[in-house]
Amino acid sequence: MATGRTHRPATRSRGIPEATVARLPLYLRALTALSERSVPTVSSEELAAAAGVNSAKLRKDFSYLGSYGTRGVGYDVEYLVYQISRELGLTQDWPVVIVGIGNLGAALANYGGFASRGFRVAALIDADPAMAGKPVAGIAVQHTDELESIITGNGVSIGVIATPAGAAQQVCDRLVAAGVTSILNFAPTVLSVPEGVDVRKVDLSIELQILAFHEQRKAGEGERVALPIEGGDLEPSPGGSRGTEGERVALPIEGGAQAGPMARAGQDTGAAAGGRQQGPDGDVPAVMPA
Amino acid sequence: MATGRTHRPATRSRGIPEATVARLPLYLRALTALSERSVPTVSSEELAAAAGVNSAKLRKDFSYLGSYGTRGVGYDVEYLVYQISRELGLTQDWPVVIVGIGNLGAALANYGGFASRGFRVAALIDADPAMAGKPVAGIAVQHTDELESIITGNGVSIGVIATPAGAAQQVCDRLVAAGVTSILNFAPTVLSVPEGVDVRKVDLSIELQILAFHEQRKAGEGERVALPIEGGDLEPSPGGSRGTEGERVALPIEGGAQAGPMARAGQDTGAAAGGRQQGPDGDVPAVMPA
DNA sequence: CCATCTTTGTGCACGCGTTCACAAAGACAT
DNA sequence: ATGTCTTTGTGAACGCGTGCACAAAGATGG
Ligand SMILES: NC(=O)c1ccc[n+]([C@@H]2O[C@H](COP(=O)([O-])OP(=O)(O)OC[C@H]3O[C@@H](n4cnc5c(N)ncnc54)[C@H](O)[C@@H]3O)[C@@H](O)[C@H]2O)c1
Ligand SMILES: NC(=O)c1ccc[n+]([C@@H]2O[C@H](COP(=O)([O-])OP(=O)(O)OC[C@H]3O[C@@H](n4cnc5c(N)ncnc54)[C@H](O)[C@@H]3O)[C@@H](O)[C@H]2O)c1
Repeated sequence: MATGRTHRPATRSRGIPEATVARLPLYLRALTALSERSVPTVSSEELAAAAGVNSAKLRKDFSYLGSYGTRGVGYDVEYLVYQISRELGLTQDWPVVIVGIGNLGAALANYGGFASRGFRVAALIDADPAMAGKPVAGIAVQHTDELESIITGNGVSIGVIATPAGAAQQVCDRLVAAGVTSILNFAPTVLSVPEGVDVRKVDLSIELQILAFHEQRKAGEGERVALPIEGGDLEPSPGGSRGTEGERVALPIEGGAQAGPMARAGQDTGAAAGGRQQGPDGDVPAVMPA
Repeated sequence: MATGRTHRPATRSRGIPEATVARLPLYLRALTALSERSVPTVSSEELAAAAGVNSAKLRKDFSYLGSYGTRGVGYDVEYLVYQISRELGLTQDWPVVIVGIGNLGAALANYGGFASRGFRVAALIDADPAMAGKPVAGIAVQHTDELESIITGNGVSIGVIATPAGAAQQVCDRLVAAGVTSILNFAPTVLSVPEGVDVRKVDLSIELQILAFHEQRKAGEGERVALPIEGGDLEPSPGGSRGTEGERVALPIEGGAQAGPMARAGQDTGAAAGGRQQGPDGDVPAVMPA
């Protein structure tokens, strides 16, 4: 079920790099803050610091939008806010629907930042009949039966999925069929969508796991104090495991009855726990493209 | 997004690529599903499809962990689940605290997937005195005054921030000072943290803006058929930019006023598709999780 | 034991993204 | 005008991540 495509054809030539697009909102936020303080201009250095990025990167990002700065001075805050907003398509109104009004969906509906920048919650949809009509964040929840009419009726092109994982794909299909072409998915599932539909995913579980990885690495580093070289000290190495079936560690996992959550495999598996190799740190997108 | 900051001589050659680490949870989820269905083995092709990635990429990812597959057969599901879990550090228990039990914080606390994979909500913390003692998701909310003792007392190294943007940095500082070295931030702010601390950010607003960008582009593409060139048009050219003052639009703003971001350490933005930036690597001794 | 078929593991090339470093543009002072 | 100073915009180098293509490992069948 390969999810949708990831990159666009060649039409990209004139486009703005994805990495840059992902940072524009960040710049916009920093600029908005400056705007509120009536700061007239900012240098790439200052703005970069506020946005938490490298100034060269910021300048290059802006260069994709055009030459909006003034050498020797910096960038006009108001003007840049406008340009970025326009580039991101925030100068128009985007009706959004949230499907699955449970814990998360309700929280999202109540989120103020939602409507603050061109996004408007057009409707809240849930499959639970008991929820129908019930107001959440000032908006009456509507039943899934009306999903299609809501989408087409309001010209919604962005949908947020906050249903259980099991219902996500189904909801996704209906949204797409009704005309939605951009989806923000909170359910822990890989959504399959036709070409032309963008899917971005927010997965708390994955974020935590990535943090755990680094956390473990940090801890491991501390223990290996006495280790001389950092190069070749793996452990019951991969290469070695080859050849001998019997060498495979006895899995602490319960044979085939393990249902539910993954087995919390035996704690530190002997050698394993020891020094983990360290890896680059840095990061990865919290959200991934479809 | 996440940690970024100073970066270091990327000489850490023995590590697993960040991009790979970010995908491991995805593979793990797919594998867990297979495991529940008692599927004994999977080929890279099948698993890749389930995880929504390219099979070659998957094989390369696994190759960083070791040679855990069998040519002509595929990978042993149970064994791989164990190996990935161990690599991600999920074979141990990670106590986590959530700070800011509002709409979002409460939803997070109620999220089951949280505890399903080695993560345990050790405590819920909020500054509102009225919340103290109140049970959320079966756990009594504790007041911020106890933040430090909770962290040290439970050996917490991972913290989740779900407070308003204005309080995020302050909360972050306290968490870090108390010993937390990994933070998942939901507040729309750039957090400044000392070296060695990882920060990952989940920002709904940014996700929507990115979707809006693509959405606008899709719409524009269809209309622009008749338009001439797309290079430099629609806009006041660089030099003459000053002329179109009147066109500027006042934009609605979102909270998130940030004080002096004088931070030395910058943070990155997670981008989307392509490559990620590499980051620093924490040298600061981490706190050993219990 | 050999032949054939399947699937892994990876060398390699390519493209994107990041960062450095600097020429040039413009502001400002004289 | 001319000189100096500040800051942009970007060419170029580099490193990472991706995906192709294929040799080799191992299973399977004769
Ligand atoms: N709560 C969190 O913090 C959190 C974090 C990360 C991911 N998630 C994911 O987000 C999703 C929602 O989480 P939650 O805690 O809000 O769950 P929840 O059970 O509280 O809410 C799910 C809601 O979806 C509705 N629903 C079910 N099937 C539906 C369908 N076919 N169409 C429309 N609505 C439907 C249910 O009636 C319910 O109201 C889950 O997939 C969860 O894994 C939640
Ligand atoms: N709700 C969402 O869907 C959503 C989505 C994206 C981002 N966010 C962000 O997440 C954060 C929380 O959102 P929310 O909707 O839950 O807000 P909320 O106002 O409902 O909850 C905030 C909670 O934080 C507590 N708090 C305030 N200052 C604190 C402090 N110094 N220490 C500890 N607790 C403190 C408050 O008492 C309150 O309970 C905000 O920054 C918001 O921008 C929310």
